[in-house]
Amino acid sequence: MKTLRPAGPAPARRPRGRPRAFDRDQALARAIEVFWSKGFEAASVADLTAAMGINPPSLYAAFGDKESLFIEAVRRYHENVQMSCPYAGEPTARLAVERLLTELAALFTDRSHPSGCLSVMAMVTSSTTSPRLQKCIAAERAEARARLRERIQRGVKEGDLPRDSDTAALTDFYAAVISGMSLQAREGGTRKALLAMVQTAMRAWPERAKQPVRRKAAAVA
Amino acid sequence: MKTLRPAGPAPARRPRGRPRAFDRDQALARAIEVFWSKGFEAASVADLTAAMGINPPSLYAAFGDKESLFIEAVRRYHENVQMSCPYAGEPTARLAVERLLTELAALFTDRSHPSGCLSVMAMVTSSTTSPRLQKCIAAERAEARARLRERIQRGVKEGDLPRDSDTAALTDFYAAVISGMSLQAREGGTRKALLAMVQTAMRAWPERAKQPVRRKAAAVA
DNA sequence: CTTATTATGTAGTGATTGCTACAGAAGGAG
DNA sequence: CTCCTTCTGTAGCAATCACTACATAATAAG
Repeated sequence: MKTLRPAGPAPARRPRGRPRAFDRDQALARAIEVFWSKGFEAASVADLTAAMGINPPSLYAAFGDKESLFIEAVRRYHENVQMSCPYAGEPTARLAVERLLTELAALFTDRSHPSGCLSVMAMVTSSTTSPRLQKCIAAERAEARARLRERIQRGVKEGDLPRDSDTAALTDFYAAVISGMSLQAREGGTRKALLAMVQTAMRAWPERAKQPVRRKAAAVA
Repeated sequence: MKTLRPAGPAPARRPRGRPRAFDRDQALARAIEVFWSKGFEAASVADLTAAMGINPPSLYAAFGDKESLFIEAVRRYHENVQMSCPYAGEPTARLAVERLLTELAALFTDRSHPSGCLSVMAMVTSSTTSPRLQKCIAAERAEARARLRERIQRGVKEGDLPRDSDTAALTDFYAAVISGMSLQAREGGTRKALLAMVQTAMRAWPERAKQPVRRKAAAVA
């Protein structure tokens, strides 16, 4: 048998017209950097085309419009972060959260790209624009938050958190810490300072009773 | 003796020309609301003049330019928040921080004005603009943060925190929680959710040994 | 009154915004 | 080669941006 076509996503046949002269993924990566450092509104199409090395018509042909490009950028940013930090695999919920926060502290202060978190920038700078953009960003962030909450809930099931833990409140709290770290990084906070904040935040983790409750009473008696 | 001029701030003599037809403080209050909801860049001069009920020349005559107006708005916002929440007067550092966070949770979700924190909006939306604006906002926020840290340090001196507490890390942490609460509020978080976050955050407060250290050893022995 | 000074409303300024019309270039199909 | 399709660069669209020139109105001083 020869060259059986894989069942994969794309037949990937060459289209008919003139081929694109730039790498779409690479251009998107450049756009991510611009949005990451400036947010949505402050990043002009001129900024974007300059960074991407293309002209406006190429941008609009490949990505639709500025809003769609932004949404795609945020989406891929989330994917990238998720791929590079599979915190759910940690053995306990506490270790998972601590790892997530620790890796984000490193990401937010990595000098090879803009500081802080693109998702946070997106949330703030899209809160004044079209409802569509607002909803897309909110949905993207809600999904990331849901993943975090699921990991915490799994921790409750597996017994590394007290059974009556308020997982929603815990999720809200650590999500807020993440947002706070992002802003701190943008204000010039160092990686060391962010890592210290992670340790402080982990002190809020619910105490697992050292012994089961029923034996505690017996010990006192 | 008659009409001895007080040594106070302003002689307040009527100026020579045509009097201003609008209330400057009230106009500034309206500008604060616009910036609060849109940030710096997304708030256009047209938005501002419409909300303030004046025409552009009046705005520029009274406030200089958009940047100066923004700085004055953020400054007064900080003053207002500081006045309405004198948390430093609480008896312990822990109560002071808890009160600050609690009142901010209420402020950020108050429906009589835009949600979240103007200072946080200012920080994010000015990070892409002129260095002057950036520095002014950063200085304003640094001052607020310094006040928080001083209250915590006072707590260490007065013995309601362990003597070796890392006050800088604590300040960073609670400042980040505040920023995170602001973003959460803008994402639609309820007051209840924010108050729950405050309680969670307070669990990270350093444990004060119930008994002095020297007696603890004796008790164990 | 006249004069000086300041504020106001109208109506713009040039620059920048997101976006696109258009002509030509670069490929596949026949 | 000729068609057809798609992409690229130039050049420019209407709308909006922050900001202001200018004539007039309103006050105090003389």
